[in-house]
Amino acid sequence: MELIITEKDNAARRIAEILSGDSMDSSRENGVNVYEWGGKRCVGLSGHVVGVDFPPEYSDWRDVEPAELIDASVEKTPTKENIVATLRILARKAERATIATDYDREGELIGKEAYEIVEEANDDIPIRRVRFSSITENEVKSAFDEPDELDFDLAAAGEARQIIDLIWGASLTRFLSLSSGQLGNDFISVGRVQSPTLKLMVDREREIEAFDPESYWELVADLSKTAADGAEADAESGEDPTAPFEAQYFYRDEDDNEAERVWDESTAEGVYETLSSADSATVVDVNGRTRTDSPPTPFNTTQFIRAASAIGYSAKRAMSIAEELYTAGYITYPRTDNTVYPDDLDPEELLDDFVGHPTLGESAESLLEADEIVPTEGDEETTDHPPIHPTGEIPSRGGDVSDDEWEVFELVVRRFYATVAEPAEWEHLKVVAEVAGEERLKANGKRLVEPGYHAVYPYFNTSENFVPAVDVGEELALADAELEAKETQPPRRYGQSRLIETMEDLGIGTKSTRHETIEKLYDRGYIESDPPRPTRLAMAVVTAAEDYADRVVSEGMTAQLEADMDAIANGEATLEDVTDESREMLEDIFASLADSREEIGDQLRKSLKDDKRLGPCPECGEDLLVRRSRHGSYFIGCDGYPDCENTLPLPSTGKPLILDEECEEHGLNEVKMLAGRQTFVHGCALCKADEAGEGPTLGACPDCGEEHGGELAVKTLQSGSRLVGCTRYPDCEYSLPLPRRGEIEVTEERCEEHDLPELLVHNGDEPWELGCPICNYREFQAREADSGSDLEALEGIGAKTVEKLANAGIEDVADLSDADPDAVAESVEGVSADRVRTWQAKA
DNA sequence: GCAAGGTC
Repeated sequence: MELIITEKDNAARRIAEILSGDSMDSSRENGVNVYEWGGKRCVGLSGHVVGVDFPPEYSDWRDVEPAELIDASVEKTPTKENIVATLRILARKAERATIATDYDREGELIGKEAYEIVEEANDDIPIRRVRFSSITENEVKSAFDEPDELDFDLAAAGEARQIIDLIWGASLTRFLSLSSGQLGNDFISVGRVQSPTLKLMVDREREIEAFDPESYWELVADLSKTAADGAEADAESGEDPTAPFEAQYFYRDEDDNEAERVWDESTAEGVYETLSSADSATVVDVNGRTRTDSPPTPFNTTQFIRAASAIGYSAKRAMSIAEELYTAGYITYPRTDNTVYPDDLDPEELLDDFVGHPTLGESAESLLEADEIVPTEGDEETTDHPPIHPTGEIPSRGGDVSDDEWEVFELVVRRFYATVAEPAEWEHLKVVAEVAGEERLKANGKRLVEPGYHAVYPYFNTSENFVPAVDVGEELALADAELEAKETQPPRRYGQSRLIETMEDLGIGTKSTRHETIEKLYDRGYIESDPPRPTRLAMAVVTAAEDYADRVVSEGMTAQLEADMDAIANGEATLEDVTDESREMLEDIFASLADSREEIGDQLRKSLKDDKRLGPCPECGEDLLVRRSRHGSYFIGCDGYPDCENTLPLPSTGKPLILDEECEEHGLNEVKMLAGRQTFVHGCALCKADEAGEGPTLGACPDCGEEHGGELAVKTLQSGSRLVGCTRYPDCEYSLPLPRRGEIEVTEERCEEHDLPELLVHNGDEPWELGCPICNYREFQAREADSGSDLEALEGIGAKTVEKLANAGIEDVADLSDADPDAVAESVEGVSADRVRTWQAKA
């Protein structure tokens, strides 16, 4: 039997299909798929199945000096036990093994891991290696016709990376964590990829903090052809040629370049004077040209993430959707650097698969009309996977895939369309006009004359800017001159996709890890919010690393490692040469760190506190800090604890983010609660706590007023949310909802039915009448009932009960009204017949 | 409980 080993299950299945002519059987052993046909078995790994680590005696952080890790041995242990076990069993039965992992460096290393497992289980069978750039019939068959040997040098290059990354990362991570006492979940990490990535953001933040804005002025005015010119509407564009268009003032700077920003206020006012007192301008220059707008290149991972982010998907979400689409067979492998389609991709054949589709078909049909189809190519051509493109399988929207998945799928399809489409063509028209013979205005018009690829790829901005055709010497009407005072802006923070592009440019991380690295930085408390902003801790970690271990925050470490790995792969150096040298460098770093442990620890601890600080405690003057209770909920506590026990509550939803804005009254930073789509600004915690409590009473409580004298009052909870509740809470839980925003005014008007005052809500310009809170709630319920099924709108039913009722076939208020209370009580746990009757009365 | 790299 011949055992064929691939890097992943998907590849195993496709290779088996190709080599068996679709006649293979598949079975599952130990949770691993094994494909079998004519004396061959093919099994897929799951990437690396063994990992590197130090021996167990190094695992206690407190017992081991971090520097001891530098010379500790590095061992390989299986991380995917079931796969390794399956591989061993199959190897024992095999007469030959063939390694068919991905055709790249990491694939060679994964292949070597499999090699060693096979050899250990059965040391007298030949083990061969096959390489192919894409899993297609031709490539795979010819690779198996001419098998090769495993490249141990290339695999060793990968092993050197593993060892260096582990030793540097683990020793420095432990050093920083121990020096600051951050052990357990909140350790402080450092690494060859994560730290330079963090430094990118920290450097940008430093620029922002050091930025000193400068004032400048810009001037604009509207120009238009005068009606007297008798110009008629352009039949083609439909534009009215006499419509005004915006023109911007400019001058020639000392280098004779066009400049729009005026740095001196009196000069700006002088120009404004000229522009606003003139009513015409003379055209002095007209410059028209056409520009070709080439279609984009095929998707690699980074460009895919960038495009997905432009339509609202985070890097993480985009990748996870792409992985789903890949596993389901709708798109090709989403982790690739390749931007050149392989020769065996036939664009026409792939387009044919979309012909007739209700939403994607028309574009494909229009593309197939072209005489010749030549796809665009990017700069990077690799051997492991093709650029991301559709496979030709089309899922059904809402059936096979969710709306989000469809949207991403359509993006991939349309990107493929764009790469085989025609270029677009723009017509640019630049008009320069002179005012009063001294000042100049310019207008840049652009019109898309040939939509080209934009017709099939509607994700790029194609907005046009209207400027009519004019002649030199023509007089234009001038109106609405404006002087705009502006300030130079600090550089912008990196967005996630920009960050991933920059990482790619610098060569740090890989297509598979860049988005994960960013997630890791969030998890470690180094960055917050989106676009990510580095915390004080991040600034301190980067500063400490710059001072003592500059290599680990510099992209140069990766560049050097790449060069060393190439040397190993070429046989110019050995794994030992490279790792020994790296160990020596790390020894030097630890020598210089030894005396500064305390100082570094103090600095890190201080920054950790800075990240939690809100401002002075009103009771003792120490710092109020965001803390976390043993149960995991957030609250605000005093740094003077236990001497000062002052605390303030925080809302229970979300993770608090301390904003730069300070409350004027209390000097505390405001707090935002990050909770995905439910993110909201909580504001000053002290203000919120002051507001909490009972507002004005409105009238008798309908539930307990007669019996116990309870009254309804406007209440603000400590979380900041408001409601109308009974003064006898918690004995009486009667409550009515109030809107989250706006101030509530209790008016003199009273509702006749419920004898409660009408309420006004002040939010924005016009206050709106909420009216009697009971009537308001009834109306809300009625609307919910009309709109179908919302049982939750009923008083006294929670989400869990709604779920249980739904399981019993009661999906909406109508079902509930028709139901037999005893039968419901019988079939739904925890619900009594009486409770059902109460609901029915309310419904 | 450390890294980064595969894969899911």
